[in-house]
Amino acid sequence: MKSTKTPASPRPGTKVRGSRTGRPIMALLDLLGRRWLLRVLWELRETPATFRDLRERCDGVSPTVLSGRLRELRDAGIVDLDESGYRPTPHGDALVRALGPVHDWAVAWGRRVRPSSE
Amino acid sequence: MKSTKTPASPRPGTKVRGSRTGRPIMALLDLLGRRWLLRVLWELRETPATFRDLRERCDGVSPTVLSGRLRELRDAGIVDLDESGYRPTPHGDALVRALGPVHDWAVAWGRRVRPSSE
DNA sequence: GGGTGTTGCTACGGAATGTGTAGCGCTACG
DNA sequence: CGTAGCGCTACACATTCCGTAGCAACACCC
Repeated sequence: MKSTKTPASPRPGTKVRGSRTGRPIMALLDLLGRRWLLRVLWELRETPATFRDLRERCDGVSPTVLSGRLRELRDAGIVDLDESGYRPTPHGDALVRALGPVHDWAVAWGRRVRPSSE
Repeated sequence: MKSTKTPASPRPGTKVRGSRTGRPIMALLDLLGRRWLLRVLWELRETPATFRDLRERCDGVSPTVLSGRLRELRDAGIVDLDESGYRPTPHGDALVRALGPVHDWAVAWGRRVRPSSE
């Protein structure tokens, strides 16, 4: 019970960390709350990327974690791997678009805290 | 240097975990990627809650983590504590609303994976 | 047969973070 | 006084993450 640990990707209907209701939002909140996952998804929002490319985009995240997060994202049907590299699936693309308002909020947040940053 | 550790809440313009650009979206992605944080924010979306109440809503999250997350959320100006308990600030409320499309996506996700869940 | 370069991805040890139980100091009510 | 609520912390243990190194497979070129 060390290397081949089952990553236990949260999915709707399964018992996720911190919730046994199986409600989809809980599974998603658990999934998105894992370190680097939102960042990885964000970096894939426009162009596909290879594993190493993605690592650089994410400021050198360790391959251990990146590998785990990509597996979770693939298990959830959010990203996929083809010849062009990792890229969001159509469903994943919808999720990225759903994050648009969150990005807008972040920009407004930046303006409040430190005017004139992007 | 053990108990009074500075939690280092990510803020726009400051160097956050995994990014030195200081772009607001990076700070937010770091903040939201911390365990339980999204869940805590979600549980506060409608009604305020006391510390212990919030702990139960979050399936008994440990007070250590809840305390840390609430501090980060307060430092970020997202939640506040008054006589009625913890509640989102107006800015925090805007963030919660920005998460609306994400919730919708989660519901659709649940329908795909396991039809007839919420 | 080299070499040199990609690719995705794993092993390992140490550091950081999260978990769970107990309990503090405080305020109120009776 | 006792009891109950509050926010929150201490402490020891478990899990997760990080950073470096490196593997196996594939390609290209000589």
